[in-house]
Amino acid sequence: MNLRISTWNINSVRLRIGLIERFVKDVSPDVLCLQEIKVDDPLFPADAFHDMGYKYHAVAGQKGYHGVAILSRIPIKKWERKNWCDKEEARHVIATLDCGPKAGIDVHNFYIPAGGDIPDPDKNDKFAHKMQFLDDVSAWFRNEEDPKKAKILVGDLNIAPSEHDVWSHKQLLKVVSHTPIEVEKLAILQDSLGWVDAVRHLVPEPEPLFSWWSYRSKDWRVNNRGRRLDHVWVTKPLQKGLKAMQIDDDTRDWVRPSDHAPVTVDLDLS
DNA sequence: ATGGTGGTCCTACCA
Repeated sequence: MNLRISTWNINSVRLRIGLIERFVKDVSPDVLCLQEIKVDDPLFPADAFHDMGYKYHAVAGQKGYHGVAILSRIPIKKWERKNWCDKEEARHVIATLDCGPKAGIDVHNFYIPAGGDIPDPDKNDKFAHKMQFLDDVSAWFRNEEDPKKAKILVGDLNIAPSEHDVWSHKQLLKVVSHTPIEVEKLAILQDSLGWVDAVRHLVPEPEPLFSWWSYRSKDWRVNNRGRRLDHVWVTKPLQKGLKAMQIDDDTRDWVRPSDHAPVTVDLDLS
């Protein structure tokens, strides 16, 4: 059995439901993970997703800000929303898919805090929050979760780890999303369960890969000042099944686009 | 060095 999973920071699910329909028509993922849905649970457009074939969903919504959702054509056995850093922010939802091994596959969908502008936790509460979030999630995976189980972690992690994940390593070293301390914290998170970066496993460096281009940059395709902020990771039991990945950056040129492009990975579960 | 754009929801705040 093949599993196609996509992750997309959609920046308002209600405003861009038409773009999602177009993407689903083209790519047809079995599981679609969204971030920044910017809507509370009662107003989530579940019917539209049902019409696209996603009969199962796990939604952690919030009014106006954040919000993550997992839409699935594969039955969801159970799901859960998790809050971090003693905040009620909707940044993490977990769904267990009824496929693959007997216990199923856990999908973790994250929207990690962006972290504000100044990369100093003493001067910037938002950056301190980002650091704490990464520490707490890393400790939780390390202490509570089993690296031998089949798991997928996706989302807008708001960190571009390598020099080939940004348009200019040198010019972004002091820019939040690519600072050494963030890259180190992301490495610790990756180490917590021995996560494999599925996208880089399939398309190794030095190939540049970006999934986000600022709304503020004109001629984004010409200047190509992108960053790879959106990620798909898998635990070791799923590594051998990694088949293909794609970043659909054509979506960045659609009318009223998200500033992020969807990242899709194909996994062979047989 | 600065400001550039876009979302929510109506006034700033967030990215």
